[in-house]
Amino acid sequence: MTKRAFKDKVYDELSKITKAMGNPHRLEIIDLLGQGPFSVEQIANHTGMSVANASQHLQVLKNAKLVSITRDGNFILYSLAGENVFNAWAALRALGIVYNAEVEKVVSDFRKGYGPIESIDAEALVALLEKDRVILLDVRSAEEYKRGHIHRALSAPIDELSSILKTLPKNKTVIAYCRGLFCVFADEAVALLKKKGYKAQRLYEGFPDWAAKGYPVTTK
Amino acid sequence: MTKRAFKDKVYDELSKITKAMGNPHRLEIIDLLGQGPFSVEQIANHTGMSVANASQHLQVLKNAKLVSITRDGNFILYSLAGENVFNAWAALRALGIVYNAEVEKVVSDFRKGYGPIESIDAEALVALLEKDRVILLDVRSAEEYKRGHIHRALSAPIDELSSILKTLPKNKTVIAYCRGLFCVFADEAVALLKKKGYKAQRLYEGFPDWAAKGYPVTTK
DNA sequence: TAACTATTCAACAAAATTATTGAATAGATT
DNA sequence: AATCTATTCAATAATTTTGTTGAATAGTTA
Repeated sequence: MTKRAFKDKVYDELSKITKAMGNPHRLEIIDLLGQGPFSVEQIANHTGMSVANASQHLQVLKNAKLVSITRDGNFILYSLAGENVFNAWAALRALGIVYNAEVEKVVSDFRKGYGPIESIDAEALVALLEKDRVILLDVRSAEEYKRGHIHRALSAPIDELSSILKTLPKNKTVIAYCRGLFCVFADEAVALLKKKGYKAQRLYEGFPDWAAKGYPVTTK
Repeated sequence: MTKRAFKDKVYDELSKITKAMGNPHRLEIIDLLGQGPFSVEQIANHTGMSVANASQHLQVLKNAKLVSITRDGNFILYSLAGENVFNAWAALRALGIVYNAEVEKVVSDFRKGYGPIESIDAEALVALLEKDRVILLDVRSAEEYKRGHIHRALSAPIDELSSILKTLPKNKTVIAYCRGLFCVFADEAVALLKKKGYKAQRLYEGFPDWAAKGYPVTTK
């Protein structure tokens, strides 16, 4: 085997991974699977794709060893093949946000629709939680909360927020978090909370990022 | 703008980056540019592509903001757009090596051609250099050495190694390094050194990885 | 200003990727 | 064992990506 043939083979193998990531639907699937395992139909619903199409994209991800499967009754559940996969996705996402102004612009333009939303990062939240100075709300669905959530967070699905809200004391700041950087449930929640007279902020990133950084997570 | 349209736009923008990385030639270019700036023709020669083809791939990388250009006389020099780019590439490469046995296999099969080569990592090399226990050889070309090399390394281009070798004392271990994980100059060097009776090892990764990790680098 | 030259572009054909449709399959229920 | 059902597959057409060829371009040098 010549050096050239060797290099061709190596870069070709590695490009199978980047190729598998080189499609918007598949990036969204990877982002979603950061939450935990999902069935094909759930993935299709979350991403607005047909089941057959989602299945085919999942095959591509599986062949690239980026996702793995387990079976639960009639359902096949897809998960990320390891935490490295989410980390690599997070690194690429960061790359996009730093070097490609377009990504930043799309996100900030869309978020402006909810008014000016303050956000804090994971480190700051840890400090506030330790001092017991804040109420932390998980505004994803009840099911997602059950899969895993930030330690000490209360479940407050965005649809039910307005009724839950009445039970919250107004003397503490409320922090809301959701699925990730590209999920706007937390923005919606903060906008509603502020309208009702609360001091509110969103966690900059979402649950999968929090978990990937090794901060405390629980299912109870 | 609906949530769906927002997500479509975000993932579409981000996929431009992963798409740009989703091609073996372009990965090889990114890997090469980890060494420093190169002209289109140099890139074409190093990768075995035609100049026009290399140019087109470079346009793709440039549009994705992964590389940037500077001009030097008649030549246009391409560089990585920032160190994040090399780090993202390194993360993907690591992902490939961990999850895709095929990559590991191709590399180790090819290297077996040079016999059993021991390698050490960057951290271990730092310790050995501090104790002045080793001779460190940069076996890339003289020109690459001049662009930048590991502090205290001697230039020993692989072609000239056998003559340089005569000047080296035999009481110290020799460590050789080259362009990266997929470069076999260091393996060749170690094989030759061992044949001549030296104790020799290769640095596991290459110069760009060393530099990306923030270890000391010099051009003098 | 004229000549030169590294790089890019345009046009083409071949190959690969994509979404949709509807049928096939594997595996769990009953 | 028969039925049911989530998932996968096969076939298709539309779109995108790729490498080659040769010409065009922009910017430097003389």
